[in-house]
Amino acid sequence: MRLSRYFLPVLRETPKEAEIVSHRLMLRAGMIRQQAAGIYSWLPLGLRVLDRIGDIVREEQNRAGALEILMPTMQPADLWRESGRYDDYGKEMLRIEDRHERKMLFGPTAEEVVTDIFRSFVKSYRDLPLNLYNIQWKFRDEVRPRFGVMRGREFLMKDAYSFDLDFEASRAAYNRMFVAYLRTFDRLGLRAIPMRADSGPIGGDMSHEFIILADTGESAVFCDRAILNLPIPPKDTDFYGDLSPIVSAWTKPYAATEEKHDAAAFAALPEEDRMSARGIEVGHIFHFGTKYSQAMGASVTGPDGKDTVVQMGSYGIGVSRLVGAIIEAAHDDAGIIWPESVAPFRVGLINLKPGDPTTDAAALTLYERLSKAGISVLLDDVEASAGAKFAKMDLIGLPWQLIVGPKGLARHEVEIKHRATGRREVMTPDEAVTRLLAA
RNA sequence: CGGGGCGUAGCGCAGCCUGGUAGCGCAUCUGCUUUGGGAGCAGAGGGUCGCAGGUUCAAAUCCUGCCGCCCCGACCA
Repeated sequence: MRLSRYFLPVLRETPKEAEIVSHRLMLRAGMIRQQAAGIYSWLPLGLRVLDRIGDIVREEQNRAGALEILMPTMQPADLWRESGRYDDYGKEMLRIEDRHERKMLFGPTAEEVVTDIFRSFVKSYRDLPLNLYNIQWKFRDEVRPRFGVMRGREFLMKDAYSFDLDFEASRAAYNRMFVAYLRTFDRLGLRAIPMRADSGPIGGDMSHEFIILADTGESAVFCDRAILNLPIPPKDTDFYGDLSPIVSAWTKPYAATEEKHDAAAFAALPEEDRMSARGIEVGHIFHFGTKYSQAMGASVTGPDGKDTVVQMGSYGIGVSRLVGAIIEAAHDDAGIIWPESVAPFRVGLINLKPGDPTTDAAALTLYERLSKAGISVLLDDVEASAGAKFAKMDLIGLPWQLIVGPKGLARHEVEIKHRATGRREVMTPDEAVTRLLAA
């Protein structure tokens, strides 16, 4: 993409409404535009990141055996009356009436809809296990939206729902999502720590929040340093084998949010292993048994010929929240530092002197060579001072900067800068292409 | 939902107390000169001062009501 043909409205000054760093940087980097409290438009650069995160989430869900569907944002109130939540949910649910005066709502979650889909089509235990997910906009009319996309009212969420014949099978489904989440957050460049969460009336250890560490996180967290060094399950993990050893390894070390903190247990750890930090919740997995399947009549015929109400679980990832969370975890004074896996472009190619034929030709050649090799490149071909170009490129945080100017070219040299480390290296254009292809 | 703050050009702000022709910086546009870490000069455009009432000869400024946004707390993917 050429910057001259792109839409990247960067701000030099910080809008005053933005208090936390990710919100400031998203506004300054031209990623989002606020339309109302907790409601945002996503501009080209922001949308690219959102899509890349969604793609990684999708790949790992698929790998774990979940199947993608797409459920509506608008849902009929009748379904929610069946589950009893239409009255329970309160003012966080945005209620709407259509022209025929039918009660509708903007979905804050989709247990009712997915359960309706399930009961309409699945009648036999032979069709289990089943896990259906979608990545769809949700709306929760928060009392106090804040922190930009980290706590919006409208937000993009991946929500998966598992259906199983019995508790043991449901636990296996839970473990698949648990492992998928470890892999997903790792690929996003984040260290997410599963922390035991309130598991409601079912009991047991079947609810976890996935928390990433960031200085500006909303909640205080306490954990055993050992959890930071646990290995991430590999790509070729057998999701239909026994995953419980992995889950056990990850749930054994101490890890708790402030609400669940057990000061005595924490104090029992050796001092050097105790870690207290701030955290952001980016995922939550939950087994809730037959809460919805019972109320809404989702049952299958079991091997014994009897109707069995299915066991369910739900598994959420805050996709739009992750954009902010990743920035919270990866930035410096100059701007964002995108992990390679979600960067909107891999390389920012800076033409220091647009209009100079030699420099233009060199920049364009590099742009085409890299693009043909499958590397996404943002070519800054706009006339501006060198300092302004560097500042803008640092702000939007692309992993690599490739700097081409007349002075360097006279020596047949270009410069590569690694955004994360700040390391710069001078080399020939050919070497630069080789280096970026290998990086 | 309690407490606090803010709405003046795209962004950041001054002006308001003490009413009298709406300003500054950045950004934008034009021209020239510049060009390796947010360039310089000259010129130009851009405003229902959040909205609605009221007081007054006169309201960005004073009064009343409303709306929007932000922050702290309680609550939450």
